[in-house]
Amino acid sequence: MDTSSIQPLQPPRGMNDVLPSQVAAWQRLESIARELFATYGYREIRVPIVEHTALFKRSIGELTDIVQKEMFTFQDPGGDSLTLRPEATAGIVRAMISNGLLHNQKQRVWCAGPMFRYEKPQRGRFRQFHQIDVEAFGYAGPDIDAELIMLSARLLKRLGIERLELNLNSLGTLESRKVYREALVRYFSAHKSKLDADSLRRLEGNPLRILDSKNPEMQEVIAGAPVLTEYLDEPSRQHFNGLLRHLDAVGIKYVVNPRLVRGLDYYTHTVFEWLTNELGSQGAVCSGGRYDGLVAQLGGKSTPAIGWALGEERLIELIEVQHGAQPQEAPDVYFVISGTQAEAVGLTLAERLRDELPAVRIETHCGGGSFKSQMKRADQSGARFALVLGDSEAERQVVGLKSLRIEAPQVELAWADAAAELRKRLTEG
RNA sequence: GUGGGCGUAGCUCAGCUGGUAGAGCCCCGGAUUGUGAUUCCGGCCGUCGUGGGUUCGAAUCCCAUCGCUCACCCCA
Repeated sequence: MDTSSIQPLQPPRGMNDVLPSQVAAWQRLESIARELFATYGYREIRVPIVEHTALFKRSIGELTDIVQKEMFTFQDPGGDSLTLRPEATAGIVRAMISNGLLHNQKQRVWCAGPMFRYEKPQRGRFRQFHQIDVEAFGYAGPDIDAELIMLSARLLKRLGIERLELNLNSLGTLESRKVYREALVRYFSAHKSKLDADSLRRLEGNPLRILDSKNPEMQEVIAGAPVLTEYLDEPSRQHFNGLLRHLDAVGIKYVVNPRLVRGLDYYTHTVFEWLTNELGSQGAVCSGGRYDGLVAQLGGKSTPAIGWALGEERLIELIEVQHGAQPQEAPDVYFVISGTQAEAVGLTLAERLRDELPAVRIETHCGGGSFKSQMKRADQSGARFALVLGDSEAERQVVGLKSLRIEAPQVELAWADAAAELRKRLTEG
């Protein structure tokens, strides 16, 4: 049924507007990230928001929750099945292969933008959400694992985020993981009577996730299950220990969590998550891992790779929880224009000032109104100064300059002198 | 997909056992005949989420439905 006629106009469920009052926090996050990535030698890549459905099925895994029930999939007018990207890695890997960027080359890239998953929205979980994503291709050793984690740690620190816990684990090679998975299925199948409904379902698709269960009645069976660490081969162990040594050396604290498995099939070796307990139930703020098999699996030349993604909405909310809201950007000058003669020349004067002061933020009052209401607006804008143009000033070709943040007498300036005086006062701090 | 809580003005909310909708904030104007505090006065603002039922009468009771939200699940 069409409910649009009886419901107020709303965005699609789980998709949010970022309002002018919130945008400062987004810009701060994105600009800090962009500057930091450049200092580590990572370059931006931009890829489509839509890809062929098969790309996500083959990379994320047919049996994962994301592919089975969370994708926005549709047919284009030509009959192709396309999907709104539920995560960034698949598209970036595809772009690497499509453009031949991995041919005897290493790549360090980052990407930011919206992702889409058809989930039931709740705190920290939306149908359209935004990630900042970092990937490195062609590096096999644990040094790049360490670099990527150091990069994430520095970014989180620079954003002012506190009290995060870094969880780490190694899944080993695809082969060792496969052997372990079979052992788990054997174990849990032998204890089927003790499994709850969720775990029985996972037994078919993703038995590793049974280890994650929060059901208290499950803890006993889980405690007796085989441990992944015991199935790691020697090279996997060495890789993981190498990573830990690098992290120890720079003093990054971590917790090795053998239960950390991640929900995407392509991960191998290192996986990690930065966790908070200050956002309700969606505690993962940044997470990622190595995916050495994915490039080859998608048809590229076999290339080791690793990456992580952080959730912008979650990070912004966490910053707000810990430090309060980001103040909005204020103009430098609020230009009060009152009276018919003033209105006739006000915009022209403002344009002249902008010619001479290209970096100064001048907000002109449009739409008339009393001096009182315009001054009130000037105050609320957060501007340091008000320029005051009434009919009497317009007649004499002068403009009033009033300091709004400190006690100081209002002065009158000839139009020709206004820009120079403003420049002087604004640089005085 | 499952469960809990909640839908009244742009925002935050009041409205008891049914009697026909209110406050504060915001915004505009005035007191202050051209200047951002406070105070005071006035003004603006409502399909009481939607549909149906009970009733002389429903924001209030009943049913359905939609939406929001939190948790499970999943994950950034």
